[in-house]
Amino acid sequence: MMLDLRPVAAPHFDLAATLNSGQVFHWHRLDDNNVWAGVIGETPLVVEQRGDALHVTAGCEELVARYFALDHPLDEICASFPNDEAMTTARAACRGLRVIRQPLWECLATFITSSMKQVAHIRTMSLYLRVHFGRHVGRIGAVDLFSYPTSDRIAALTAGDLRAGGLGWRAENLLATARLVAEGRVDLEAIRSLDDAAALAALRALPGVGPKVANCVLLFAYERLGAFPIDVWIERVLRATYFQRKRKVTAGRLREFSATYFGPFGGYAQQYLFHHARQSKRKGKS
DNA sequence: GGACAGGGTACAT
DNA sequence: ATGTACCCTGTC
Repeated sequence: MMLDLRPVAAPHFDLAATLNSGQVFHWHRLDDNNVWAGVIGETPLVVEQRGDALHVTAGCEELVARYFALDHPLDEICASFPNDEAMTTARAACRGLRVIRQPLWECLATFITSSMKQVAHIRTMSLYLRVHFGRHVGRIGAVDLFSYPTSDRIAALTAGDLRAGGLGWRAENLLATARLVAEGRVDLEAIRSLDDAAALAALRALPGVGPKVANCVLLFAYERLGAFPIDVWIERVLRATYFQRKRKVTAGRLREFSATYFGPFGGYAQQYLFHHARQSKRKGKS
């Protein structure tokens, strides 16, 4: 396929690791692990990694650099991690993994649908919503690309429309939150100006948003790089690594520990531990 | 084929 | 601070 691609310098970046690390669920892998098609906001594009450079659809250079957070000081971030064995192993295994900058509503909505779901199914639901209620923004090769439906669009649907996409009980949560946003009762942009604690509280007030989802949104959309989402994978890692012989380690204790131990870029540390744990498990299986 | 667990949340105790 | 129901799908 003929594509007009332009280079973007991308040192310390691993495109495949980043797209496979459970942050986003709508990218399409093309020929191999280095070529992907997807949508950033409303813009369809192709991204190919060739060594220390990305080659992207012409005109999308700045958009890509911003989305993949190529400006994050990755050396400094990795150097800030604690130097224990688990962290050192994860850091080496996930070299080039970056925490990306997602559009607010898209990230919030996607993680509302993610609870108690495996990645494969989150992806199915995400694509369903895009295809049925989003906007067709382009076609690359054989892949049709759609933007994520706006809060207005989802607010106008019924729970049944959403359940048809396999959302189950998440449908009511997504719908209720979409309506709060669409009616202007919640201003996602305004949350940017709040400090971490206030932003967390504002997100948690939304239906379907508990501590885990709120922290994911803080980390992946609001660029709060210290936000530390605790899911079942991370919880296992934390207990097995840092609380081996302790008997009763409460959820509160884990939160308190993870908020301080991993430092100012705890969210990055979490992402590295998470991705490494999942990679190891998957390799161990096959 | 039927269990079963899977990247939580909300609500009750 | 812990226990439980909740909808649906891929997997064995």
